[in-house]
Amino acid sequence: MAKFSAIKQHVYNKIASGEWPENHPVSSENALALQFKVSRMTARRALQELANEGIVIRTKGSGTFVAPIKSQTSFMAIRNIADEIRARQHRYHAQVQVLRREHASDLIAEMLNLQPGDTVFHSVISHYENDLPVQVEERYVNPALAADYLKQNYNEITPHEYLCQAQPLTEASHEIEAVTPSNQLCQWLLLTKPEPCLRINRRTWSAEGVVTYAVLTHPGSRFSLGGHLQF
Amino acid sequence: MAKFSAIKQHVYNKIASGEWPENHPVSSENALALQFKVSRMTARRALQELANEGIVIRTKGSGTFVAPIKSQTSFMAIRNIADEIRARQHRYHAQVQVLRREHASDLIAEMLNLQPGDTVFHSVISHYENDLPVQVEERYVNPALAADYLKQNYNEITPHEYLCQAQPLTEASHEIEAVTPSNQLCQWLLLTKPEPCLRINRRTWSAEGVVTYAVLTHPGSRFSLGGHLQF
DNA sequence: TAGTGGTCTAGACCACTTT
DNA sequence: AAGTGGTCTAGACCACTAT
Repeated sequence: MAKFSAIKQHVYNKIASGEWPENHPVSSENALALQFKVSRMTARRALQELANEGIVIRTKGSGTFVAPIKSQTSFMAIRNIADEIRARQHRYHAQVQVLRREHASDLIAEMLNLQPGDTVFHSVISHYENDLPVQVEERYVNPALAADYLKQNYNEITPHEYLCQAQPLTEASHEIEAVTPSNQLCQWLLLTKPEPCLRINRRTWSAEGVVTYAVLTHPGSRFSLGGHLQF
Repeated sequence: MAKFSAIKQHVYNKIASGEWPENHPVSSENALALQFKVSRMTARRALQELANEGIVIRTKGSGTFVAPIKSQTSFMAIRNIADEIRARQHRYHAQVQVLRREHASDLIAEMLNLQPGDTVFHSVISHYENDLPVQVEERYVNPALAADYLKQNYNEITPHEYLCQAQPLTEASHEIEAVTPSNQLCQWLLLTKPEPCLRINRRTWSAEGVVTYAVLTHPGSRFSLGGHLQF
């Protein structure tokens, strides 16, 4: 692993574990350079990337600090809901609702570049923040590119994490919309009445083709997606 | 201006002018370093930031290339709804619902870094794609930073376009959520029944402070937000 | 083999904030 | 005055791509 990556991981762990709460000072560039025996430029790169991701905030002359939770919800949520929840210092757990082989519908076949009726892997997992589901992840996977997908224990690793290591992911496209959840989704989300939900439809590629199509549904009352742009 | 910024601007101008179309090779790090008489690390930083912004794509061993347009479109919709609609070759028009001076509520004052009761400019504009509204733009503006805001004709220029030229915008933060629209919003959106709506809350800064706070509401049935990520 | 981007070093000067 | 982040230099070695 690259040195700057190791430093990022170190800082990230401090935050995720709760040892460094919101607004807590992060070791300075010089301190990290000493500690990890690297040049200041390398330590700097680690902090700079964390700042770009919205994990920390840097102020000239003052220092680097753990970002307020509201600023941290950038694209991490799109990438890894479990880390996102843990970084907020909340309890995370998953509940596997569906995990099986299926035959591809027309829509799924098109999304995965397969033929209708071809075998696909299908999972549905509820992701809990404390004791409420904040996301239902419906996922379809191309079996050719992740043969062991059904054998994983998704209480310990998220599908996204597994797929990242099974197939180096190169790009993703996503579409964000507002929808009314189906009755089935209301059950999985523990919603007694339907409420507007934020939905992210995402297709993810590796060098060998479409790996997975995911439909992520979040209750509007429990979730928002933040971001930051510099012009 | 910092040297790496000047190089970014140079590359950006080549692309915006059309001189370097999609997939056209961008000068290499070494070439830019020579041309601008800077070290390779500085030229590298310029290209790296352009890559982070999705403007160019870099491939190890091969080179740097102008990104395909699809990768650049992600945040266009957030920036300028009129251009987005016209790019789809649909008819666009705006309807101004509200355009006046008001006293800031507690929330608006906080968002604009003003005191409650201070004067703010307030506009509400419906944006039509063909003959249906796809966005209601509720916007609050800091009068100190855009004194002529109320004098513009928003059938000919969007508030965002006007603000861009009145104050160079430097950054924006936004939050995306799913909501149930109020009765007033249903009227503005020509919705007979409430339906889930996608909402974008955005604060925009210039060098002099918060310029504007905007609440953009889109009917779920008529709008989705697309994006593209490269890992 | 030559060129490219990815990583890294060991310095330097500056503007800024805190004490 | 001391510490911080922001910028920059002039090298270096590596893995990868194209020829």
